[in-house]
Amino acid sequence: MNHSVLVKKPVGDVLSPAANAAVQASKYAGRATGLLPVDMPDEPHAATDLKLLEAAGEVFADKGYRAATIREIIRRAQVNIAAVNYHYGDKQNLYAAVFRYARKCCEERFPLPGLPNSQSKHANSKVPPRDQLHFYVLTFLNRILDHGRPAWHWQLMAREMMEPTVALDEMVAGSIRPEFEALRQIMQQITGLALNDGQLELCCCSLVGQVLFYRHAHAVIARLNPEATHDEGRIEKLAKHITEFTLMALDGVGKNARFDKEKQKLKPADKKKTRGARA
Amino acid sequence: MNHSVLVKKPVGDVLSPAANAAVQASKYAGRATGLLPVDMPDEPHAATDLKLLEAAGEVFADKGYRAATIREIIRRAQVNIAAVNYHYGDKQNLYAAVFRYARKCCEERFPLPGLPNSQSKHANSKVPPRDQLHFYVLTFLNRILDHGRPAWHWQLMAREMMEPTVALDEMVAGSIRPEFEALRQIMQQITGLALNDGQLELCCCSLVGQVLFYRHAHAVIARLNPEATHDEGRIEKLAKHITEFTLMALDGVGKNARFDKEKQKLKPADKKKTRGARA
DNA sequence: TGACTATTCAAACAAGTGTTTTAAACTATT
DNA sequence: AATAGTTTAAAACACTTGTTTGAATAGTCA
Repeated sequence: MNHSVLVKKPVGDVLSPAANAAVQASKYAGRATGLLPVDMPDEPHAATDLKLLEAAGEVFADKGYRAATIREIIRRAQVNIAAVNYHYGDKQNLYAAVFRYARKCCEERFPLPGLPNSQSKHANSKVPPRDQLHFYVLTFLNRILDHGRPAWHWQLMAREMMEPTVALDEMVAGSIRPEFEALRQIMQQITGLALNDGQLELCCCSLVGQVLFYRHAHAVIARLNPEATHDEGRIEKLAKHITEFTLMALDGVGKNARFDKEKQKLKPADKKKTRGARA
Repeated sequence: MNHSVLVKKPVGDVLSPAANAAVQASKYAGRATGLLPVDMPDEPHAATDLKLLEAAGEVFADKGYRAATIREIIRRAQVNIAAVNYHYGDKQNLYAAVFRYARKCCEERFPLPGLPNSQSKHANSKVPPRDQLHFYVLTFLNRILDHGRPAWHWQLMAREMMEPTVALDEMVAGSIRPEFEALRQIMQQITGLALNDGQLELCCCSLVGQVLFYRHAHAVIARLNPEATHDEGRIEKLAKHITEFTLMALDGVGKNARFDKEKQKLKPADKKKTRGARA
């Protein structure tokens, strides 16, 4: 880290604080996304910056950006407090680095077909769209309900979703938008030409909402039905339900839409008064 | 407020801090739930405690408990900083009072039929269950997407849902559980005897998830499709879609369940291998 | 009016925050 | 061994936080 003299020098000496921060930001922007040393964190001799990344991830996911304190992070990482300044400049930069790291880990661990970082067995074209949907839901659920080491990855994302910082824009552009688009294409294939763009988008939201519910409302679910959360194979059951629920809905909604189109074609001047709820 | 001597006296003098806090908690526990003076907040001569309640509601909803600062609250309420201690003891107590106040306002503004605070036109028995569901969804959406003065009421709830404090337990017991139960009964009427308890609960979650999505993921939606959030009559459109989507799904899922039951009756020793996704 | 209470005010307090500094050690490469 | 890059240590910085204090004010009732 040959630029450390910049950091170590008193700010305002050669650079204004803002300029210095900018230098650090650009310097640390590419960190922790490319390299990944051989020894993983929690190992005895893990690199300080990686230990920081892991510990910061946990704490940020737990407490949120504001409530997370540097002192707890460095305590959990068992490094000196000056290491934060040395490796990442400041708290914001550390948070940004954690966020990039989290996204990368998440996408590596549960890749989605038809997207960058694919590597998936699903070739996106051979698999029938209904099975693609099932796989999409399952992957999505796995990501957000994962209990393992990188459990905090999607906790961070969920938090960012509710209380956006600047990191959200990067996340939407890099992950959410392409994944949402992939979902739309799957649904497009399932419903054929029955639905217009707006209807299709609403259906996508209905699916994503069903999935995200189990993360966002986890605390409530645990209170309403405590034993449900400890169920083995829960994720698979949830995926099966959500997929079936959505497929049935898509069939019905598509049928309704075709029916409405037909009716409108027969009576073009008629007032469109189709109730959403029909027996 | 005749007990203020207790507050004003240095803590630890006659009471331990914990005991003192307990006294204050019990003292302030019933506040702002019973009385409601005639002059509403934002009025020139509104009572200080009510101004505090309103301002605190906004700030807590905006920033969350931790990030909300007393100084911003009292600045927005235009009262002295000592008023917090005087009227509510401390920040936690203020938060608790705000929460009770929020729940009360929310339930008064958008009452749900078949529950305490009903007063609704729907008599719960005459209305067909499919219309009950539509009304339930509409009310729910109105609550969580309300833009008016009490907009922060459900923002607070949503935040509490994601990051629970002690207030969540009271909220689950007092609001969420009975409202979830009401939803379950509506769905029960719609599906008849087709679904067992677990399946019914999953369907309820699917509906609630669809609705809550538009609050929890609001920031993401605004970035994915900015113009959609400013749509007039958006809530009604969303309610219509979610209701139709769910009703179609319920019909399909119910039909599948009946089909499975039938098949199982015919071949009792057979392995249950019914795919969730069926064309 | 005068005594008394409730309320408000500006100021300060103690604790915790992110950040920086200075110095000394350690490590790996040349 | 020399050097540069890293890490640690302890302390201090400037700032914000929730909370408290004691006096000043407004309001009420005898």
